[in-house]
Amino acid sequence: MGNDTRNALLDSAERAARTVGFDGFSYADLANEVGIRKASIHHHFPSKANLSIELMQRYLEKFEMARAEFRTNPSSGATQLSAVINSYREGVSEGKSVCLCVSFTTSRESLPEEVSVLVRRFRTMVTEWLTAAFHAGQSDGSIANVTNPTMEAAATLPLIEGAQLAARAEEDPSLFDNALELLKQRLTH
Amino acid sequence: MGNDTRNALLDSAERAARTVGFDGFSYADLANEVGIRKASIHHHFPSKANLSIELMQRYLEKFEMARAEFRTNPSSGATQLSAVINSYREGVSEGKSVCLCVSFTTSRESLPEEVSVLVRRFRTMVTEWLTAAFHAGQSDGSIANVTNPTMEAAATLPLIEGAQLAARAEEDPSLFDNALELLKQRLTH
DNA sequence: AAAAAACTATCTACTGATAGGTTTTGAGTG
DNA sequence: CACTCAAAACCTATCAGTAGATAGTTTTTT
Repeated sequence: MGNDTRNALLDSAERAARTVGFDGFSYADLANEVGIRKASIHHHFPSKANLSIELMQRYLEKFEMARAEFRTNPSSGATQLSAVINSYREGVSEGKSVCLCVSFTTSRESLPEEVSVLVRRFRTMVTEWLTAAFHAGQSDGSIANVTNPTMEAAATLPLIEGAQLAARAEEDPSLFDNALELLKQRLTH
Repeated sequence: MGNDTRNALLDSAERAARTVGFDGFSYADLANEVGIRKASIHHHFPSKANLSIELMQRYLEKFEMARAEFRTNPSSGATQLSAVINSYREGVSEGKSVCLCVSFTTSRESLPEEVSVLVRRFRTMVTEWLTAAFHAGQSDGSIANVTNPTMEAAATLPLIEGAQLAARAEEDPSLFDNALELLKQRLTH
């Protein structure tokens, strides 16, 4: 299984990108953390641009799989909404980390166009999931006061991402929870 | 008035920080845009860390002045909330720019601690303003369905900042408006 | 033995920063 | 008003450090 090093590099790079930004770490840092020489990284990822693409691809696939699971096992709108919120909540480790999508949005200029495409696809996918969740929540009554699922979804993704940012700004995960308190109160499982 | 160059540098740096991030531009870029040599920048800002601090200080003061104006001229909760939203909306030029506060939050690791302190002060100030706005809106009836002004404020700043991020991700300012549509509908002037 | 993986050594480009010299400005003085 | 001179502003030249990347070699794996 020669993918060990490769995965270790991806893991390390993802963690770094989400805490210090994609421009905030170097191949030297990566090499130091994984335990190989920095020149060896190029064997797995010819360029850093290449690494950023594969990073975002993996991230997108992971989230798509999570959604697919909810598609096959139908659940209430509130449950689906909670699932999305929780997956973002997990990313907020000690208030240091943000979604890779957020990280790549801020440093967009120094990334290949392909990453921006993947980021947009990611956002579209999550927004669709949220729309479906609010729609379901409206029908099954598990989310209170839903009148326009599309508008709710358009507000919810920014809210969640902004909440991660807030937690990072103050280095305090509770700010994430505070930001989502109002939304969570509408959930009746 | 020898402050011309200095202000030009601050303006250029702020624009750059908000579009490509603080690590995304160099003294060379700045020099090129302002029309002096990069070594000359050090005469105004000894180090880039220094520049980041002065940038955030100016930004904070600008916002504090905007708030002070609303303190002396009391207005409805909805008007105050709109003022905050609009000031963030202005920052979204062609979906390329985010609040300096957001930019400095993401690249926090490469900035002096003093900047983080100012960012926190900024966030506290805006949150207080929002809390006051929701409180007023609850009393004067200009904002519908307010039951907990503190919780509303804790959600609103992340929502606005996340909306900027969304607009930047898709390079489309209308995403900012979409994200805030639901909130705006609650305003009755 | 061929292919994959990691290595050493080195390169070019660019970063922020410094040293030290030149020009510009502007307030004070005769 | 003209002159002086110091401070402010800007310059050229250069530095040490680090970035990502490449070439070519050795080790490990299969």
